[in-house]
Parts: sequence; C-alpha cells; structure tokens
Amino acid sequence: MDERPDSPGATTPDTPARRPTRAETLAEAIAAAITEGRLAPGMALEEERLAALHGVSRTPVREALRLLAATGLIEQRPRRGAVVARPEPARLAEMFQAMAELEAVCASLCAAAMGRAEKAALYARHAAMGRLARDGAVDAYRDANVGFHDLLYAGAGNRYLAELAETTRRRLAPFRAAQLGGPDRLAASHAEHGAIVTAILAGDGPAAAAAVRAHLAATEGAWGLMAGQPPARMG
Amino acid sequence: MDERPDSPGATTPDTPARRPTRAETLAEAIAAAITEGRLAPGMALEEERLAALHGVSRTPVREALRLLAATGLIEQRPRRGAVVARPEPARLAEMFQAMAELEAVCASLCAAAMGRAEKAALYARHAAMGRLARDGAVDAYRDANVGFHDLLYAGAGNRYLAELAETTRRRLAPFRAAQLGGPDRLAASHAEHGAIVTAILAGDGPAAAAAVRAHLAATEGAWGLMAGQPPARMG
DNA sequence: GTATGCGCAACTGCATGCAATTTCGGCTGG
DNA sequence: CCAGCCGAAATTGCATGCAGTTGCGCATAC
Repeated sequence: MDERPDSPGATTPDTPARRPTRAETLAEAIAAAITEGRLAPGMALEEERLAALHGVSRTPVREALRLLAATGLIEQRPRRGAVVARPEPARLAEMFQAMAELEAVCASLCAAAMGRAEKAALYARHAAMGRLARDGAVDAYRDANVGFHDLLYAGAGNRYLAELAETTRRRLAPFRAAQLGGPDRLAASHAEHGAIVTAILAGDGPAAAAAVRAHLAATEGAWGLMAGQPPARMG
Repeated sequence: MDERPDSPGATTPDTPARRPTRAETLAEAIAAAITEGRLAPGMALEEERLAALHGVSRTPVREALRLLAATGLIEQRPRRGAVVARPEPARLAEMFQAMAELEAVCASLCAAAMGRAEKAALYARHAAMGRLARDGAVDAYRDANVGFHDLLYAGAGNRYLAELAETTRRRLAPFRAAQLGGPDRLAASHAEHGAIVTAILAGDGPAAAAAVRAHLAATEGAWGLMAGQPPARMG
C-alpha cells in the first residue's frame, strides 16, 4: 500500500494542502478493508500485526483503532484487544430500520428542497439505471445504485443527516450478502426507485418517504443479514 | 444479560468495560466538560496541559482526543492541535433539523411499539412535569425533560436510533442557550409534550411525529443557537 | 478421562524521548 | 508605521520501552 519509510526526497506525493496523519490513513485503510469484506466481522485486530503490515509503530495504530471504535466499525474490549464489530442480529435489524428511516427522511426533504437541476440529475440517473437493469448489468447497477442513494442524501440539503445515513450504511456494509442477486430483483429495485423518483419529482414528501421504506423493506431480504461466523485470526 | 445502567454509555453501544482505560475515562471527562459548558466551543485543547491536569501522560490524552474527534465533539486539525467543535450556524441548523427528524421517527415508532407499561410511564412523567411547570420549577423541569425525551428514545424499541438521537443532542448541547427561559415557555413546552403524549397513547404515529416536529421547532428559537466567540485558551 | 492449579508467552496500557512542523517574538527594510 | 522575514520556543506526530494483565498450555491431582 502506501510505502513511505521516512526516506529523503519526496516528502508526500499526495495533497500538500491537508496532509493526513498516519492514524487517519490507517483508519481509512482498515475501514475500507472491513467494508469490503477483507476483514470479516469478529476478526481480531492485533496492534503489532497491523503496525508491521502498514510499516508503522503501534502508536498510530492504536489511535486509528480508537477512531474506528468510535465510528462503530470495530469493538474494543479493554486489555482484550479489538475485533471487527459483529452486532447481534437484533441490532442489525435495528440499524437497518434506522437506515430506512434516515433515507425516508432524506427523500421527504428532497421532495421539498430539490431544485430543477437536481431533480433532472436524479431522473437521469434513474433512467440510466433502467437501461442497466434491462441489460442485466448487475455490477454496474450496484455501483450506480450507490450513486443514486448518494443523490438522495445530497438532495436533502442536510449534510449532517447525510453523514448519519452514510455512516449507518457503512456499518451495515460488512453484512450485506449478495444483494441484487437476480435480474428479477434488479427490475424490482428499479421499479421501486421509480416510485421514489416520481414522488420526489411531484414534490410529495410523504409518498417519497413511503416509497423509500418500501424499497428498503424489499431490499432487506436481499441483504441476507448474515449471522456471522465464529471469531477468526487476522490474515 | 447483565445490564448496568449506572455507567453512561459514552460512545459505544454497550459498555463491557468493567475497568475502563485512562483514555476512555478522559474522553468522558472532557466530553462532560464540553457539554456542560466548562470548555467553550473554539477552545484549544493542548495535550500536555490536559495530561498534566488529569495526571497522566500524553498518550492516553491523544487517544481520548481521537475518540472525541470521531464523536464530533472536537475537531482535530493535523499538526495544529484540537479545538472544541464550533460548527457554523448553517450546520447547527442542520443538526437541529436532523435531531427533530430523529425524535419524530422515535415518537412515530413509540406510537406503534410502546406497551401498556411504557405508555403509563410516559404519561406519569408527563403528568409530573405538568406539576413542575405549574410550580415554575425550571431546573427540575429541565432535568425531567431530558428523561422525557429519553423515554421517547427508549420506547421506540430501536437502540441504534436512540444512540443517533442522543449523540446529536450531545453535540448540540454546548450551543443550547438558556432554554425554557420563562414560565410561559415552560407551559408551552408542557402543552407541546401533551400533544406528543396524546398521539402516542392513541397509537397515531404520524400525529406523534408531527407533534414532535412542532415541539422542536418551537424549542429551536429558545435554544438560541449561539454563534460562538473567538477561540480562547483553555483554563 | 476430567477438573484444577501453575507458569509462561503474548498482548495491551501507558510513559518517555526524539524529530518535524507550526507559531510567535523580534528584526530589518520599505 | 506597516509588511515581510528569520530564528527560537512551543506543540504535535511517532517510535520505543517497560509494567500489568489476560489467556493458554501443561503438568498434576482426583
């Protein structure tokens, strides 16, 4: 990954404006590893191993783990180390419901706050996803889907709300099984999006909220909400 | 499961920390100092000073600051130190709106999920607050008010949602000016609570949500949303 | 064969030390 | 008198070292 053994020459190839600390870089890397499934829930996060893996000492690793613990992506037991968070099924359901409500609020606000340009962008995205769904392009559709929901977050005009929704989505990411499994689910997802878009374009907040709840309720089954395996060692 | 309601959950959902680390203790102490106004927004948080103040070295202080930064109570600029968070007025408004929507969702869920006992407890708390309002007991009413909203959080049956609401409330705490300033506001607050309670007892979710929004909209003015002073030194 | 106690290895929590960067005092030049 | 610059103090970022605790393996007793 980022190899920078304190040697002379190029100090930092990246942003000269805001240079992040090692702890922040580490936290992002570990968070990405967790959300992308390379670090499975329940896995132990040894400080020394992470330090060696990233070529730093334990100090920034510890700070990164604190950050991630506050974010909720990992759990720290005092004197017993940190593990990738593995919420109980009941809590996963709570988080999913909370995400649905957060997105419902966002959609409701979108209906009132979106301008012409934003509405056009939302509709364009929706139309493009319709073509992807027709073609059965699951991967492309999934990527575009993230962008679609991001448009909902941004369109609400409330960054803080958007951050809450995004954080929740990230915490749920490790437990998202093969979503959008079949082409039928793809078409269904697109149809549900259609209801959301229609309501927002019409400026009907309650309908948009209801459509979002219906969409996520239908999605929840596809998410699987995997129970999780017994704890394992880090690779 | 052993439920220990004695320790206030700072950032993590459950606190299995029988013996917390110094960093966690510090984080809680600093967080309390911020929410209680002893550390004003914009104030610089020097590591060495905090370390000396609490009789520890800089290492646990740094970890505590990381925790608080992730919580949003402080802001860390790389290599430039940490300051108590001082969001811009626009962001404060966003946070306040988000809190209103979160509580509205909680109230809506309460209407559907609360059992007889919980409804009775909510009504009892409301009645007791009515007596406090009549007597003009501002301080007691304010304390009871926190408990009232906590009942809404708990009654929703969604701990995660409750944590989001509580975190947001805490982040807004430093900017809460003299709320419930006069006895008229006290009576008005109680009346607004009455609408919430009535809707919940009737099982009317939408009405409960609307009542909460109305209550917080009326409260927002009383909160003041202080703009904040220029940065200052820590005392 | 199972349960119990002991001892060791491993890991975490924290303190300390050093290098790098930011900031502020004073100085010079316009 | 004010803007710009330079050096030193202050402060952060990170590495290292040590003490305390946890957990595990092994030997022993029942």
